[in-house]
Amino acid sequence: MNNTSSGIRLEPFKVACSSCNLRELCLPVGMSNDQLERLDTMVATRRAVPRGETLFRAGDPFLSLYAVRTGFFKTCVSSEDGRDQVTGFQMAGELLGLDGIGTDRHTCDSVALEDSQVCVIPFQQLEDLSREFSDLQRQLHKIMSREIVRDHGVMLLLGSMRAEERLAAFLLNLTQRLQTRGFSPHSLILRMTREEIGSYLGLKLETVSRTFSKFQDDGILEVKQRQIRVLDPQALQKLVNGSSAAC
Amino acid sequence: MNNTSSGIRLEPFKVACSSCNLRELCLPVGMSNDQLERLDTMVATRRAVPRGETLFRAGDPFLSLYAVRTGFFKTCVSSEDGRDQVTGFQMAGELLGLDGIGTDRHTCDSVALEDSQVCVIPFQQLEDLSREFSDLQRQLHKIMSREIVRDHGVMLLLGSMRAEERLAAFLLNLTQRLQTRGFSPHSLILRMTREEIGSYLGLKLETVSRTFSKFQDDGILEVKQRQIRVLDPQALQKLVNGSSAAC
DNA sequence: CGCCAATTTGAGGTAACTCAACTCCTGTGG
DNA sequence: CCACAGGAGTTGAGTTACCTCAAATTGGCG
Repeated sequence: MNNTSSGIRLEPFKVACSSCNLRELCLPVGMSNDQLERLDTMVATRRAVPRGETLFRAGDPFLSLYAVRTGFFKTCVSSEDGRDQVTGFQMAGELLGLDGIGTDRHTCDSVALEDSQVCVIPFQQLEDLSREFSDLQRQLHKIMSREIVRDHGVMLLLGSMRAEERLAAFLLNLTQRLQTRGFSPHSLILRMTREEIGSYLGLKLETVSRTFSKFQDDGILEVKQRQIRVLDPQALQKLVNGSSAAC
Repeated sequence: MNNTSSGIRLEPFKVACSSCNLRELCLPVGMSNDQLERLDTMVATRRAVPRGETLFRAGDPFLSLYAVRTGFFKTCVSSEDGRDQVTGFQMAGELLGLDGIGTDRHTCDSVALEDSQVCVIPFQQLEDLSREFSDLQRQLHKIMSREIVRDHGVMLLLGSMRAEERLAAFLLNLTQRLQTRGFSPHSLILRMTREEIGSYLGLKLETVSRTFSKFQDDGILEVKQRQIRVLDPQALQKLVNGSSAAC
């Protein structure tokens, strides 16, 4: 990332959905060349977000969605008394900011967990364009719907799973998404702390750490700090599906 | 399905968003008369769902959204091993079925908790119409975004609140929504069992029952089975905001 | 009127939490 | 190059909020 003193650099001229290697994961899924060209004029800017910085905060006016181009984000909501909850982790090709549409203000914080870049998608223009192109309209609806379905999955996890099951589900989800992006599903580097994992999974960081250790003792994982090697994916899968299914 | 003996009756001729008393809560928020007339042609049928019956099930093909006209629903997802999780309760004016857009199949079950009626909104037509009317498009997007934000709130609840806080948040949410619909916020009848409340809140039914009893002992509620009277709404509010804020 | 599901309540168990000490990395400056 | 600081992670010991199992009670509905 062309790092000057501030590390921030915009490259509005080089943004192009039509030539983006993420286009089959991102908003432009299934668009024709015509449509891609129109998308290119709309998605005109990119924004760099250094590790630890926020892309937006709860309360900020909502103007744009953001597509992760490189890097890794978390989103968190917080209650009045300062408790906060990580609601998701986002990687390349995933959209940020959907929470802001309903009230014209963002309702959560989005924080880069490593130096990252996002494509800025002005929402008004996206709505205008999606009234022209039903494919784009449909894709936007699908993305929002899938976010709802994902959230329901997290509710199931938080509402009814034990610590080991939660961590197993989390790891499987991560490896699957990495695999979709061409990475090995057997080896990954966690971009988040134990505390952030714990917040997402409704556990304390010590419990996350202990569970990692247990998985290592059981020969399911090899854990070296944030470097994880998955030795027995099926064991993880079995944990998620519930051991009752093994009978 | 003109069911005489069971008391079920469809009235396709009388369905009309333009004359519906829920139009300020439901999809047509802020539409002009012109637009309402077009909506009327799209939302052409109503469907009755007797208590205990499903409106749709996970796996069913997704064709329509549904607006609750009368009655009360729950939605639940289930994992392979049979665990299930109530993901929400829906009352008049709220939309059901958004989960189905992403995969063209529903991903949860929707069950009527009392005899109910819904308006059927064919989704293809809704998309077509919302390409014509940006107000309708915007409203649909707002509804989906708010569902995402609501889900994040539930995650916060499940991930970081104690039993009393969860139940307090649940009751406040219910009374607020009832108040929006013109009911007293101090008195309500629960349409769901303790077990369903527990599933939604990530608690066992016994814990829900005990927490109700505790609230009654503390003078916060009067509990007679499913008839609840809220004696001290501020006490509930204080629980939700965290007692730390009281310092 | 009696049945059955829903709810309440009690007693004991346990998964996860809290608190605390220690270790391991990473980065920084002498 | 090494010393050191500080954040992140691990591990142990004791506690607790919620769960599990069980029994008693209530209330709605045929």
